[in-house]
Parts: sequence; structure tokens; C-alpha cells
Amino acid sequence: MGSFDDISNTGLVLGLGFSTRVDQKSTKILLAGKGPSLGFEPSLTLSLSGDPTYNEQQQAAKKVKNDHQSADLYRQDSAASSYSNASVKRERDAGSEETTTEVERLSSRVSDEDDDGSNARKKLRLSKAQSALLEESFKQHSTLNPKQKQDLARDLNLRPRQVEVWFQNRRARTKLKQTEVDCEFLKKCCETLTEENRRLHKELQELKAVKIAQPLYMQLPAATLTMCPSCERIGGVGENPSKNPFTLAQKPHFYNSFTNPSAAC
DNA sequence: AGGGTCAAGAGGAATA
DNA sequence: TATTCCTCTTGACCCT
Repeated sequence: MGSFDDISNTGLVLGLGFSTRVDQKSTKILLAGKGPSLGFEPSLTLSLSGDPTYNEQQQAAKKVKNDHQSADLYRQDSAASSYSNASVKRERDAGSEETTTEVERLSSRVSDEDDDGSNARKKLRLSKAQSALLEESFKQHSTLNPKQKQDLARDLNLRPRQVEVWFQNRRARTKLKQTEVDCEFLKKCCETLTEENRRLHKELQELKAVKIAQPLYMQLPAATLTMCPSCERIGGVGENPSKNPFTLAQKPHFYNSFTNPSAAC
């Protein structure tokens, strides 16, 4: 960010002239949000397993698998956390994940209760390797199809539901971050426009003062009336000589020197 | 103790 | 109707 070119394809409607993005997925995100969004969230491309980066992912997955200690620990933790407060809906979700083995589900339910019999929800913390692989996957695609979810869950020793939740939260964090950036940008826009408004008001006041001081024939629209800085004659732009009460000799020549004084005459 | 972070729950909307 | 996603919220954990 930093220049208008950087945000030229935004959904901002503030009279700034930015165009609306047409990407269906992104539009959905923008409409769903309550706060302002410029719509230039990071673009994330979908890619399949054949991507060049896929091998890197697989190697990272192997690293995660080798991390037996943490993986097993997290499996226990996650099992406890996911099913401790299971609702009907979550039961349905768990049932829909065909690759989740019955053994796994049973073990999850067994670990549902702590040793002391309480039903407290345990906090799962992903290992660095797990987070790294998830981040790597997120860079490639911010959403997962069922197969990608299953593969990733298998590689990470997590349940598909946990992978799904991680991606949901990751998308939410991305959007929140982008919203904060958008907010800062809009503040700067607001400051700039306020300053511009102040300047134009001042200029208007000056023009009104000049208009009062000028003779009647000179009181033409300000945009077409000014004095040539080189010959000091007052002139106009684009008027038809045949319809104008002045002849070219007697009439001032007009131009607009406010924007380009050097182009006069 | 209190605030920040993050996994997970809950519920509604969209979609195939 | 099942599934997925989004949004808001909750609760555990960590840090100061």
C-alpha cells in the first residue's frame, strides 16, 4: 500500500473512484463483513497436489510425523478438547468425517473426561512444525477441499475438524489484520480529503473576493476567466467570436491559468 | 490480576 | 438437505 495504484481495484465506495472487485468469493467476504473493507486482501491461489511447492509440504509433513512426542501429545489434547463439550452438531460433523476411524473416535470419547472425572476443556497448542505446515498450506490455498483436509489432517496427526477450524480461524485473523490496515488507510484518506476541502474553501473565498473587485465584464465563470501572466490581458477559452459581444481586438483573451499558467497565450 | 492469543463451540447464511 | 464458511463467543493458556 502507500499509493493509489496499489489499491486501485478495491470495493471502497467513498467517492474515491475505486472500482469494485468482481471475484465472487472475495465479494462474499466483503459483504459478510460489518466493518469497512477495501477488498485488497491477500490474493490466494488454489493449487493442487501437483504444485511445485507440494514436495516441500510433504517434506514438512514428514518432519511433523517424526515429531512423535508432540504429535501424540496433541492428539491427546485435541481429543479431549474437541469432544468435551460436543453438541449435536459436532457429533454430526464428526460422523461425516469418514476417514476418522472408529478407534480414534472411541479413544476421543474415552479421553473426554479427565483423570479426575471433570469435563474441563483442554487447550490445544499446535507444535511449531504443525503450525508451519498449516501456514505453508494456507499460503497455497486459504480454503481446503475435503481431500486436502484429509491429507493435511493425516500428515499432521490431527483430526480433519481441527484442520478445518485452524483454517477458519486463520482466515478470520487475516481478515481482521486487513481490516486494521484498511482502517489506517481510510484515516489517511480522510485527513487528505479534509485538507483538500479546506484548501478549496480558501480558494473559493479568494475567488469571491476577486469577483467583487472586478468590473462587470470580467465577472465570467472563474474557471474561464483569468489574467494572462505574460501580457496581463484578461482572456477566455473556447467562446464563439461571432456570438461574443467583444471583438478579438477589444475583447480579453481567456484562458485558465489556475492549473497551467505557463500555457497562457 | 488482567490482557492477549488461539483452538474450539455455536448458530446462521450460502450453496450444490 | 448436507456441507462449508463466516462471525461471534468461550475458555484455556501464557505473559507481564
